[in-house]
Amino acid sequence: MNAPVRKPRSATGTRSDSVYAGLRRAIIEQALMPGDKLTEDLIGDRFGVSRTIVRTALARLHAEGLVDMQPNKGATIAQPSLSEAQDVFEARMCLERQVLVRLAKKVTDQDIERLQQHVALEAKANAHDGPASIRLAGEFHILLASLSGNGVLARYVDEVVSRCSLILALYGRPHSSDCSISEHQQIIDALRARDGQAAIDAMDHHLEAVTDRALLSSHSDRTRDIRSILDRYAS
Amino acid sequence: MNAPVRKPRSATGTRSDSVYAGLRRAIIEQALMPGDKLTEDLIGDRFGVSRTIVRTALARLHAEGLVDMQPNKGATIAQPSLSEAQDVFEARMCLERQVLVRLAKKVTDQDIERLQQHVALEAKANAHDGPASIRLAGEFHILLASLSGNGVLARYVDEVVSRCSLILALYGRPHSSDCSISEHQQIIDALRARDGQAAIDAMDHHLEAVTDRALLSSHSDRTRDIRSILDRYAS
DNA sequence: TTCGGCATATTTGTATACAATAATGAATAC
DNA sequence: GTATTCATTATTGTATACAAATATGCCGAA
Repeated sequence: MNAPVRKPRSATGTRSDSVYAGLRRAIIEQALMPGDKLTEDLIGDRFGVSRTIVRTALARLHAEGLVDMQPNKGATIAQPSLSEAQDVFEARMCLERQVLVRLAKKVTDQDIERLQQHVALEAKANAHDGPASIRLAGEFHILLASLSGNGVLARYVDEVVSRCSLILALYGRPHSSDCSISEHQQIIDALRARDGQAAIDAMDHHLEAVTDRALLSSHSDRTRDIRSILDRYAS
Repeated sequence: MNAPVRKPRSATGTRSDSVYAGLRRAIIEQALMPGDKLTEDLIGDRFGVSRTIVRTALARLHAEGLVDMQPNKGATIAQPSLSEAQDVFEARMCLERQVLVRLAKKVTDQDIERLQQHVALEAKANAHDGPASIRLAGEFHILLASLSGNGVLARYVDEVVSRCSLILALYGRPHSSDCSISEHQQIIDALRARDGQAAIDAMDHHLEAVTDRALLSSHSDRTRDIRSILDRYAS
């Protein structure tokens, strides 16, 4: 089975792209958790490609901060420290503000329609499909960034939002989305009114709330989890 | 010659890192110009590594926007369009402002000393070593970002600054640095006085000047160079 | 000549082979 | 029983082999 029908060579990196996309989605939906080992052979088997391809995908994920790599020891899902997490949130705030500065000037009715549709999707997935809910919440921000029309901003927002999923997995409540739908709605409403400042304020408020939910919720720094867990058993 | 002494396997990616760093420097110093072909075999020969390694390095440069890759046709030094160039500058402005917001709060005398030393280097290289001058001008901004203490910001600033070198190569005057030393000095002076707003203003002014020098100087959009050149000969 | 088509040579994409390193576990000494 | 050493296994890093695609150049036909 798994007939090895050689596809006629499509676009460069299409294979590694699909491995990349698959792993990325698994990370963002928190199917793969921080610290999980990513063995090249194993991934290659699952995706039906050689280690060469897997390696390319892993290198890319590493560059984006989603996986850690140690020399001769391979790749694991990244475990951002609390300090790195704060850095990510700070950069995210800075970038998303700029996105809204742009959008306030150039957003079209069609753009707003797309955003509104996306929030509808979020509402539908909410509470009944945890993983999809997490992913969609992030994708709202990615959609905003791509509508901004600045590809560089869009790429960076994409990256920091993805890393936020990881941070949430580490420090937040399990399987909770980091975004409330009503907060997304407020941003859309402000954009619809072409009130740039209100949109930025709404985003500020939203991201502060996200940061709080992610970093100040139930758990302390998970890098010490093992130690503190053992403490409980060592007495 | 070139005794193939297998080094005892140091850190992962050390080899591809050195290829990456070499190519990157060549691009930033404008030894390699936009559009130049990057043949894998050729690079591998020069650096004494296999195509596998070269490929990894090229993929990384591609992810950072320094090289373009076309399916089955390989890699070339990137030729950012005017629109991409504007996106890069906008993102850069946004990121470097945030760097200064942070630095205004936390910069130490030692940091300022390092910055001052760097500007001294720039002055020394200025006018007698074109390539180094270009590189050092960019590295001033990268140093600022790294002193900010936010690794995410630092990485993004690094990227956009590098891409600016490329943009300058395409659209600016040949081998001119995009940064004036006096403008760098003004930023340091403002930081030394712990005047955050003045530092940000100086940076705004500086980056606007850089943008002008890069995008509004002698040449128009080079992506149309061939067409317009031919126009002149086709009449 | 000049154009189109075919053969050859380059170059890329992917898989695999092999060496080096790290992880695992068993056997031995104490 | 515990710890230490060594052999075995698993996994990574790099080079190479081969297939697919593209580029190059030659030749003949108009």
